[in-house]
Amino acid sequence: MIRPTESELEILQVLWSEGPSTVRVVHEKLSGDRQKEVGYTTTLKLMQIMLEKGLLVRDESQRTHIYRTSVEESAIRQGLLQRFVDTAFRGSASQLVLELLGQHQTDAQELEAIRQLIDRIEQEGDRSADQQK
Amino acid sequence: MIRPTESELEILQVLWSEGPSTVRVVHEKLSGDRQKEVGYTTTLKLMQIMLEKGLLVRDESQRTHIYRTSVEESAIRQGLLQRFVDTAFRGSASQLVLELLGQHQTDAQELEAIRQLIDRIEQEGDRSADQQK
DNA sequence: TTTTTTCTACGAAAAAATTCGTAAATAAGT
DNA sequence: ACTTATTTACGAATTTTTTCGTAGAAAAAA
Repeated sequence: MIRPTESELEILQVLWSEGPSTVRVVHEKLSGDRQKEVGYTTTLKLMQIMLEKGLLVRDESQRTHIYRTSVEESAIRQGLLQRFVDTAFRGSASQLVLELLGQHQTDAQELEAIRQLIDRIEQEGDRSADQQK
Repeated sequence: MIRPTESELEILQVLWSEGPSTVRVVHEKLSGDRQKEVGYTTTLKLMQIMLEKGLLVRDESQRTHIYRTSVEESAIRQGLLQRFVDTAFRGSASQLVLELLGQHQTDAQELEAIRQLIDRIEQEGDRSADQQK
């Protein structure tokens, strides 16, 4: 399974939200967003490693290469989430949601979105009803 | 903020679910649960490090020490969750839940538990209705 | 009592992840 | 044309995390 490290994930995030970008752009975005602040070559190196791993691909037709992700955001997220639920919540999804909703983070809109989600899933042919674990 | 590593988290999980335990017990539990399989002294060392960091405390009155967590499970979880939502889902809690419910993992029971959770929160004085972000 | 097992302490090796310096090529600015 | 900026490649240093070997003390078994 593909497992990006934390730094790699940050880069993926930028590329997912910004679309194909140069190292420069990614680096600037990271520097701005956070209080991380690393050297340019650090970001470059990281992206080169990700290229080797197959997490990214790049267009080399110009001197300034343009990188883009080669993996689906949702695929990565699923893997991460799966692992997170297992390690941090011992596999209990509802425990996770409980914690999530307990935080002020989740505002009314988020809450409503989640509710609708559940409504949809529950009527949707009960696909989850028969695969008790 | 306290940030246990992945291995440390695994140990915390055991202690949270089993209660105060010896290194031996923790080690055995880890070995059984997973395909991890590391040496006994590895687990020992890890727990000693966690002691230094303040993640654990221990009773040394007997030769065989008994370790227990010194941090609240929910506190750690909140921190982890917060970071996870931010890094993996760019802060969108509903996106996370969407992904979560999309997986086969979440069986009917979990689903129902989550639904009830939301019901409870929504009626509960609408504390989330007025703090739009 | 003697031997074997179990435990802790400690240091350090190994592995993984992150960071950066330097050099060479190209491009841009003056 | 000359100097300065930018960019890639590459190797290696650094830091963090994980792993284990060894030694000595205490306990258990024989």
